[in-house]
Amino acid sequence: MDVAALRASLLGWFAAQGRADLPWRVTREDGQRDPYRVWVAEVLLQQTQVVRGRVYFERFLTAFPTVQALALAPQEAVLKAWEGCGYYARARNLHRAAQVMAREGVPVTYDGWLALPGVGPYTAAAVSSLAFGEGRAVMDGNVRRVLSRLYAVEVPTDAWVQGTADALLDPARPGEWNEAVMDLGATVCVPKRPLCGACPLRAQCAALASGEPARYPAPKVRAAAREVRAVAVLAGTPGTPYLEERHGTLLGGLWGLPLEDCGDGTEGDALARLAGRLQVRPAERLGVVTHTMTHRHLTVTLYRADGALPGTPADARPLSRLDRKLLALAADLGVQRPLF
DNA sequence: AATCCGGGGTA
DNA sequence: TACCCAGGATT
Repeated sequence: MDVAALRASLLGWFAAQGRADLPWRVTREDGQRDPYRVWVAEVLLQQTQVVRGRVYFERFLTAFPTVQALALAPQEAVLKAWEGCGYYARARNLHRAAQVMAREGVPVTYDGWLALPGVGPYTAAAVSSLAFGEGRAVMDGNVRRVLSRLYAVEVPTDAWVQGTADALLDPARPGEWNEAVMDLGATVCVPKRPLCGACPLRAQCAALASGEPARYPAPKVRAAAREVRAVAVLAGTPGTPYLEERHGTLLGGLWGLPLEDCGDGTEGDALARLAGRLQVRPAERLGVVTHTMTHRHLTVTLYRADGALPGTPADARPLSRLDRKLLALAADLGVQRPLF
């Protein structure tokens, strides 16, 4: 494989067909990119598609324009800006890392970025190459797919992808090269029905030569989603319900209606446990909400409850989509106020 | 090396 | 429905 020709082909395509309008690609007056913007974008785009990340990027940068502003904000405000985007550990780690940077300064190397919470090999390579010109090759889903096809490797291991990406990286233009590979994967070398006729690497692609480029890479096997039944209670009104802060790894840091997993038991038992914990009296059954996450399928039955619990304006707290659905269900039913 | 962690887009 | 998305932390 002629690496020089490969680089010229892809970088030429990138200059003409790359996604130049993305808001995190703007440069400052000195021609460099703001590392803060690059970092926020890279974290936001972890397992999140560009079209959706864009909206959250604008929202987040408006709320926290600088690393100092982010470091000084309450965590709840950071999660509020992240509300609905998912994988909330990203927001919590972003906040922690900003506080480290406010204290110790912004890293300027791959190793320095890698030491921050929520920054792994991908993000450290992206920030150090895009904002600081360091010769680090990124490995993400796009890179994996493009290289798997280019060399017709059906089951590319992490080590193989990283080694191949390192070898192909243009040391003179590492940031451009990384973005070029990712743009190709996102717009041409897409998972299904790749647009091989528009690909600058078609003459050198082993997967295209095989006749079935979409066969590469082989799909990853994923665990089936678990079925989970739970009950939730609404004390107060849909606009000003009693809310709890969630702890733990699932939706941690967000707020929501009190929730109890049914486990292997009955819904009634779970409701009784929940009512006992909250010291409320269960009232009418309001309905059922289903919510699917990557790894579980939730079926939540919502009950109204009477009791002396303080209400919180729902819009003031960061809530998950699940809790938005539960509150929307109650609002649609016209639940106004407790009866007593 | 597996599993967990959200939510939505797309065929 | 199945598979994917500018991955990282934990076990």
